[in-house]
Amino acid sequence: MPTRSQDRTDRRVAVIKALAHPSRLIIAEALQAGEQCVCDLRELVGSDLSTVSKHLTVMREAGLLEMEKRGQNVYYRLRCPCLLSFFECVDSLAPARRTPAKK
Amino acid sequence: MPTRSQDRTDRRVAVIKALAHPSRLIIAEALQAGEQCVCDLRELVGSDLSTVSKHLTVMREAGLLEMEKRGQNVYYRLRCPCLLSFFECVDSLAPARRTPAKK
DNA sequence: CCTTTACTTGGCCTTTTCGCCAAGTAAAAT
DNA sequence: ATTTTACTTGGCGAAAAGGCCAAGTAAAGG
Repeated sequence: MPTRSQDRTDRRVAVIKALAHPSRLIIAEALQAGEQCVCDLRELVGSDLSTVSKHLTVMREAGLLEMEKRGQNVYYRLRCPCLLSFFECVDSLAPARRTPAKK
Repeated sequence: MPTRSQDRTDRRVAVIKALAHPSRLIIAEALQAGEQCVCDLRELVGSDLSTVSKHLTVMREAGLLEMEKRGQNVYYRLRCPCLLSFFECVDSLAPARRTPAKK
């Protein structure tokens, strides 16, 4: 049986995994500016529509996104107001002075 | 040739991927309280020492961690002061009112 | 009703990631 | 100098993720 803290860890991992792919990260960044329909996101990431749809499902099931069908389009938007500050943090690590693996 | 924004995305993805695994997330959380040596982290996550070592390498190469050898131990610590607020954000998504996949 | 549009889902193959064991290394202890 | 301790690295099989095509669905248009 999973402990409570395992549950929490697993939920956190699901959210983080949902961002841990170039196409999905690009989608998340794009949606910070507001909702978009799948076909726009497809054009943005440049993959097959089915691939984009599956990425969106992963993100939605992790809790990152909401979807809404309006007219003939499906619109996705972020449920998370806090990505920006996280990305700034991530970027601050960028020029990582890597401790070398070997000497 | 990769564009500048692809570079940035790839670096962001590397950092996020380095957190996107239960053992690595547990390690990151533990290190928020301060540095730890590999053997302590091994006990914490409960995997083989070689497995933990490889996780730490992934995190270090992403820029998340610094290592330092002192005495007979190798100590790892976070290079990132900003994980906490992100985790709070992630947790706020937890009871994700999921838009159902099917009706 | 039939067609079109805008997706989603299934299937399948390819690539990547994970985790153990075994072997290698380097510093410390004896 | 040899042994022990605390790791790191190599290798490999198993599991998970990713991506395309093809097929399915549901609402909108004609």
